[in-house]
Amino acid sequence: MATPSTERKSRRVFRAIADPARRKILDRLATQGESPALELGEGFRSSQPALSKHLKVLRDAGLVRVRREGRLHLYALDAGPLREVAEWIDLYQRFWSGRLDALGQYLDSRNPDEKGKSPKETR
Amino acid sequence: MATPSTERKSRRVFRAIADPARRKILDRLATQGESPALELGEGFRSSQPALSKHLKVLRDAGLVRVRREGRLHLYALDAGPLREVAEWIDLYQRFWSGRLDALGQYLDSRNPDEKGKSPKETR
DNA sequence: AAAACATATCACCAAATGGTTATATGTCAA
DNA sequence: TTGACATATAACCATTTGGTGATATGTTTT
Repeated sequence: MATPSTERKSRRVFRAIADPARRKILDRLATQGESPALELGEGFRSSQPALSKHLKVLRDAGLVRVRREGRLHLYALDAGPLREVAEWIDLYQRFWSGRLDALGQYLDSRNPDEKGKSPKETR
Repeated sequence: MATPSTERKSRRVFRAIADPARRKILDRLATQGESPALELGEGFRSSQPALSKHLKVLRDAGLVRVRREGRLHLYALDAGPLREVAEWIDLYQRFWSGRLDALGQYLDSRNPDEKGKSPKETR
């Protein structure tokens, strides 16, 4: 169970990877390694400030780190925070190896009397 | 490499799981199985229409399916679409077992002449 | 020093997001 | 039927998001 502060950071990570442009940036960093900012924007049709903002989101989520070398800002992947996402997803792995597990569990965990009827008290 | 149509669906999935309330709904479905809509909203402080909207997002992402039984709409998890997310994340697993791989790859894949200098042509 | 380059940030805008209060629809209970 | 219940949808609103052009900052080149 993640601590509350981890919770907050975790949110930023989920938000960060929700955008395709940012996923593309991460993918690029993963395959080609440390790269200057401008190079990371080549994939998608967008202005330099837009790219810069995406990079900020990724920075705030802890998914990338920067190192300055002359006038270049070299970005590198920090996949660490993705681990939490991976762990969350892992909880669902069992569902796509046998989808009917969900039903089995349902029948197990729910009181049979309630099953087809109205919940005794919803509030 | 996902087909373009898969791509579009994939976006909806990433967006859907970006919201903590929706993740909570999925978690609830995973642990307690098929449940009526109202029950899924118990976790978070929010109105019924808000819940209904979240459920719609999840439906559109293909992450849940509904079955009507009397006046109840019974929601069940469909974790299938999460698989794509899991596969995407898997590409990053190697980075958190040995974080320096990224640097090694960088030195490999980039032209050494370019390394510390300005990229010959960014555009 | 001046010009070019790489990047971030500012000010602004349109669209999307998430929430709210009605309200509509369908089902069960009296 | 009439009323309560479960859910969705409509209409609306505030906030967030992602994009843009302008500009500031720092670095390298000339």
